[in-house]
Amino acid sequence: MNAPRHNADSHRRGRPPSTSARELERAALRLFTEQGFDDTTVEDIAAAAGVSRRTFFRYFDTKTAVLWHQFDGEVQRLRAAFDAVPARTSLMDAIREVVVHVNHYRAEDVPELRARMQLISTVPALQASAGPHYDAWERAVSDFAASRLGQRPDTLYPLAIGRTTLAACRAAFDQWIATADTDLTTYLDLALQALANGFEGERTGQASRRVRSRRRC
Amino acid sequence: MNAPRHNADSHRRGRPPSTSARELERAALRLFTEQGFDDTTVEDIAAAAGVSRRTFFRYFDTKTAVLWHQFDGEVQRLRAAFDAVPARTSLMDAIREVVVHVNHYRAEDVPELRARMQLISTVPALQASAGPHYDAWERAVSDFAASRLGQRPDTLYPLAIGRTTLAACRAAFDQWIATADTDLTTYLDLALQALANGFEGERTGQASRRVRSRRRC
DNA sequence: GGGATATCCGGCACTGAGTGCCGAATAGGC
DNA sequence: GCCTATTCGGCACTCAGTGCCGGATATCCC
Repeated sequence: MNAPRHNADSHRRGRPPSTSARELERAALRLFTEQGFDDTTVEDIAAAAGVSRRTFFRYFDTKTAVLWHQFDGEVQRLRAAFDAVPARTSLMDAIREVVVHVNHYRAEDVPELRARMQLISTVPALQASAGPHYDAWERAVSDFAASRLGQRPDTLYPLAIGRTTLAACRAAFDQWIATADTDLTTYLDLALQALANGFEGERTGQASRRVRSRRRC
Repeated sequence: MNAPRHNADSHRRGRPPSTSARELERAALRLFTEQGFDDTTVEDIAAAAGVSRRTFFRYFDTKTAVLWHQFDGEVQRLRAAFDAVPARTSLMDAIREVVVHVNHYRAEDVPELRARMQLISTVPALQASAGPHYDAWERAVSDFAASRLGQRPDTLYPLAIGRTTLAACRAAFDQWIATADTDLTTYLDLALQALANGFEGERTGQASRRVRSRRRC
C-alpha cells in the first residue's frame, strides 16, 4: 500500500493528489452496489473518481482492496484500545470489551457499513480476498493475548485466541447483515460471550441468563 | 468444479481423460515448491501434466484451487464422521473427536501435506484464495452444531461454532508447520480443548492437566 | 462393420487485473 | 527562473480466466 502521502500537511513539495483513497472507496462502493462487483471494472471506478486506471492501483493494490480500507483502519483502533484496557480485566473479558467498543458506529455511518459488509459476505471474489486483511486483525488480538499469557504471539494459544475471536465476530457480522433487527454490538457481545464460555449451554439460545463473569467454582 | 467424470467407471461412453485432478495437483505442488507460486504459470502446470492450458481450467476453476483439492475432499469425510458420532457425546467433544479423527494421515502422506500447508500458509495469493474452501469446511461443522442445538445452521451459535472450530484448527496447522516436532493431531486436540474451555487457564501452556469432560459444578 | 452418441481435448480470441516504465504536470524552496 | 519532490497518465506487457467450436476417442446399438 504505497498510496500518496496526503497527511493533511498543507506545505508538501510536489503535485497535490487529485483524489483520495476515501473518494475512490465511495465511488467503488456505489458502483459495486449499483451494477455488481464483476460488472464493474477498475476503469469504471477510476473514471467515477476522475482519475486514470493506473492511478487507482497507486492507491490500492487490488480491485478488492478498495472495500477493505475501513476494515484495515480498524486494526489501528483495535491496538490502541488494547493498550488502554486495565490490567485487572481478565483476558477474554478484555477482548470482548475492546472489540465491542471499537465496533460502535455513528448512526450516519451504518448504511455504508451495511452496504460494504453486504458485499463482502455475498460476492465470492470479495470473500476470497479477505485472508490478508483478516490476518492483520487477528494479529492485533494475538499480540494482546500473548502479552497477557506471557507467550510469543505466534504460539498455539495466542494464535488460536486471535483467530477464534475474529471467527466469532464474523458470525456476528453475518447475523447482523442477515437479520438487520438490532445493533451490531449486541451480536458481537453474544458471540464473544459464547466463545469465552466454550459454547456451553447455547442450547436454549437465551443469552440473557448467561453468567457474565464466570469464575472458578 | 465441472471436472471430467472419472468415477472409476470403466465403461463410460466418450473419450477417456488424458490426466486427472490428482495428477495436475502433484505437478502443481512440485512446480510451486521448486520455482515458487508466482513464477509458475498455469501453462507450466498443464505442460508438466501433458495437457493444454485450457484443459487445466476444466479440472480447476482457478490456479489456486489446485492446492485445495485434498482439503475440499476432507469436507466429505468430515460430514461422514459427524453422521457416525454417537448422540451421547457432547457437542464440543464430538467436534473435537471428529476433527482429530479425520486428520489422521498415513506417514507417507505427511510430506505432501506439509508441503501443501507450507505453501498455503506462506504464499499471499494462496491465503487470499482460502475463503470459499474454508466456508465449506465450516458449514459442515455448523450443520452438525445446528442439529445438536436444534437451531438453523445460519444462526449465530452454529455459525460461530463452525467458524471458531476452523479458526482453532488453523492455529494448530500453523503451529505444526512451524515446529514440526510432533503429530498434527496433538496440536488439533490442544487447540480444540482450549476452544471448548473458553481459553481459560491457558496461562501455563500445560495441557495435560486440563479437565477433559468439564461439567456443571 | 458402421453410424449415432457421449465425453474429453486443443486452439483461438477475447476481457480484464495487475505491473514496469517514462515523461508530463504541478506544487514548494532557493 | 531553476531545482526538486510528488503525483498523474498513458503505453505496453504478462497472465488468469472464459466462450466457442471443431476434432479426437471411446461406447452403444443395429
